[in-house]
Amino acid sequence: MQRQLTQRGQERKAQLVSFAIKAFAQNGYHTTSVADIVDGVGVGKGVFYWYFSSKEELFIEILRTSQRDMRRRQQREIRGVEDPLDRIDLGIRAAVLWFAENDDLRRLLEFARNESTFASAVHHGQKVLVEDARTHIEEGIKEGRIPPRDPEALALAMLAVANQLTQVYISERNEDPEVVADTVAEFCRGGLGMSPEFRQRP
Amino acid sequence: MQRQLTQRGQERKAQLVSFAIKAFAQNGYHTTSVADIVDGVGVGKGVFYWYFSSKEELFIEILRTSQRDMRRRQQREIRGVEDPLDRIDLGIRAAVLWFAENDDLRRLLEFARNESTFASAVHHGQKVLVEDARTHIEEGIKEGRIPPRDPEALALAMLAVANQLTQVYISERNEDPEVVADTVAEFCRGGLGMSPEFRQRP
Amino acid sequence: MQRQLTQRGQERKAQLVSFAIKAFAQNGYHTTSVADIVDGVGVGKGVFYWYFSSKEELFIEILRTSQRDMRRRQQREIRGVEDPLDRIDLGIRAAVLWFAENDDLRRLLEFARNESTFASAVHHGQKVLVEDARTHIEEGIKEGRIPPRDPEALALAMLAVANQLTQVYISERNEDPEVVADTVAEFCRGGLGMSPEFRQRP
Amino acid sequence: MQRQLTQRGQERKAQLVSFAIKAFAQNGYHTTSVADIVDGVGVGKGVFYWYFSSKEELFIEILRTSQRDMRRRQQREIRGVEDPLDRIDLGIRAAVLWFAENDDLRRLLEFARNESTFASAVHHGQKVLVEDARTHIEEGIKEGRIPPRDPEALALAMLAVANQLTQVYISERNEDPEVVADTVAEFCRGGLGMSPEFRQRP
DNA sequence: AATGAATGAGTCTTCATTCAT
DNA sequence: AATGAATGAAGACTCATTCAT
Repeated sequence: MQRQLTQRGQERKAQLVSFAIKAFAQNGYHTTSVADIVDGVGVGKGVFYWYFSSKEELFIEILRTSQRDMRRRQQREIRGVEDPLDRIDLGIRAAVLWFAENDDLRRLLEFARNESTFASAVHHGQKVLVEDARTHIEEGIKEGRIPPRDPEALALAMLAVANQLTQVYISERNEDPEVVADTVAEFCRGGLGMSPEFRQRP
Repeated sequence: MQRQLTQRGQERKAQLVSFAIKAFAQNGYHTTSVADIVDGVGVGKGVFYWYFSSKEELFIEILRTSQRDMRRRQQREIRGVEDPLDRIDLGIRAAVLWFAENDDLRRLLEFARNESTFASAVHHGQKVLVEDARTHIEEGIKEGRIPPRDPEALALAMLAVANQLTQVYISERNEDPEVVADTVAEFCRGGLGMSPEFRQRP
Repeated sequence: MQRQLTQRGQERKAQLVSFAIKAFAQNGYHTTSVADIVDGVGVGKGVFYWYFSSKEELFIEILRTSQRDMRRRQQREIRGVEDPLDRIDLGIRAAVLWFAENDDLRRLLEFARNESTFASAVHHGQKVLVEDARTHIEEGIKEGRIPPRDPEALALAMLAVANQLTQVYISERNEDPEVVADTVAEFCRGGLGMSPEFRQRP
Repeated sequence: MQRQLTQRGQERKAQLVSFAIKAFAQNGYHTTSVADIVDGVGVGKGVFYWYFSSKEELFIEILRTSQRDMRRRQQREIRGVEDPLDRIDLGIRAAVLWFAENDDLRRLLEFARNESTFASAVHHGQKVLVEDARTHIEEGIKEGRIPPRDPEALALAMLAVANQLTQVYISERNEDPEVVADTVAEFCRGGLGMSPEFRQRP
């Protein structure tokens, strides 16, 4: 749904999106009705359909925006860093921190991955992330600092670790994101096969 | 719902469970109606409510059984193995292979983890699994063959990697489970911090 | 929707159909809601969807049944009559009388013809009716008792006249169906080009 | 709704009407929303309600205008023709040709006749048309050139034939309007009971 | 144990109309 | 005259669950 929105319109839409994120994350996509959302925002039911053509569309928009945002975060952190191993490290930490700050979105992405209706919508974004990581890994391999293995598998594994540990330690147990980021990064470095001595460029 | 079931009754119930698993895995829990299930099995609606008090109960039963089954598999593989590092290795491989053989159930468990209604049902089983792994890890640490770190975090990370790589490489791309198990195990060994020289008992 | 119906089920369905016909005829298809129908019959909303998969399906079923019934009526009246001109005459009268007795259905058929969603559903039945008439007309032409003209056009014209005059004189003004049938038949005979002298077989 | 309209206002209104006619004819009255219309014309919703107080009013205005236009056409064709039988003939042909040129409007009139909300709006106009025809028919009867029968019924029958054959042969099958007009006229002459010898004034 | 039938609250969505600007 | 935004009643349809038989 493409619509020219006024200032006020944009605010309304943002309001709806933000409330929907919270509601979906807390109660689940299927369990949250459009009525819940509009009631929560305090507007009539029609308003929802003025801004979104369906509940599904809203959700997909949320997914897309999230993924874009997360990637932006990663790229911002990495920009200008030359060492591919440092880039991997920073990328992992960025992911953990983004997950920590956007726990609702992490939940939604996780849900969407497992829901056939939305899997494809998430897939693309995830692929992009994995491609990013793969580039750095390949560079590391070429430099002889990472033992040669399937870079995609490694990238996927790292993403999974970041996601899982964030969920348990940050989302559920409220531990310090920086510490969790350390743990994740360390596990991943090991998983990639960088022994400590590899870490410095030859 | 506890009921004394005749032979035939048990078969009926198994029929329902097995169809439900397929349906839930393929179309999602919310999208699969009780009507779909009984129609699929070719029985009346009353039958369903004779064996299960609700759709939710059925799903939880599926989750429980699955987790129990997976654990059994892991324990069978490990039984009698003395070396904790070998137990970890075998446990990881068992997980990957169980996931591979029970892709529908893996999906359902994954879904349930992200659904507030079912999260708690999965939690317990996952905790047990993690406790198992934790024991071996702690032993490994005590023996000085794994650098000391939070064993639970390590266990969780391993589970995540197993799950993720199984999904992508086996469920989606149909690769050889044994090969995937190797990849997962290798990543995890590295993540745990066992350098190659650690692998043999001192 | 195919379903094995019990005695009771068949009665329920008939009840719904019969009420729906009245409601649609009186208030229009679009203006009559499923809620109106189930309320009118005094059952829950789900009942409707137990018997019909949609409001549209119900309507189409009504159309089909009507057309079949009307045709049956025509054929019953004509059976065994040898003279094609007599068959035409009897066919026209049967149509008028059926319309008279099933005014609600006549209305619905008329409505459906003009509604793109249903036009095709009516089309087929109308074609059959026209084909029937065309056969008799062609025979009449071959016998030299009807001047040669496009038989289909003639059939269509007769149907239109029957419909229109029934509507105005019977449905709106409650005149005697037999008299109206006479009028229609006479107009049509003339329209076909049977001058009085043609009427007897040579 | 009476409003003093500027030049531009009149154009806007005409634009709306003309788009609405197409939309209603193509998709049906109920299926075409006010939003469809204003979007189609490319204006805001307020505009619609500036010119029409409701969707219904717009439709009724369309019906009225159409009927007036059709009658004008008939009268123009007939003007100055003395022979009542010729007037009938010309009237029929005018109807067919108007229908042919204004297929959208024919559809809408046909729809409206069968919709209780609009039936009354069409009724009046149809009555006028029938009255016109009735006059000529009565004259024909008085002159002894048409056998004496209910002139109104005859008029209605003729209208029905014109409508029906136009729909099938022109609207659906794109045949030559002049040819169809011939067919209709011939059928009606026969229906009225003018044998060929009647056609000339005594 | 089992079936077909029924319930009715709840879901998403549409749309004529109105309002503030 | 005109717009974008908002309203909210109403619509079609779903579905977990229960009931009569």
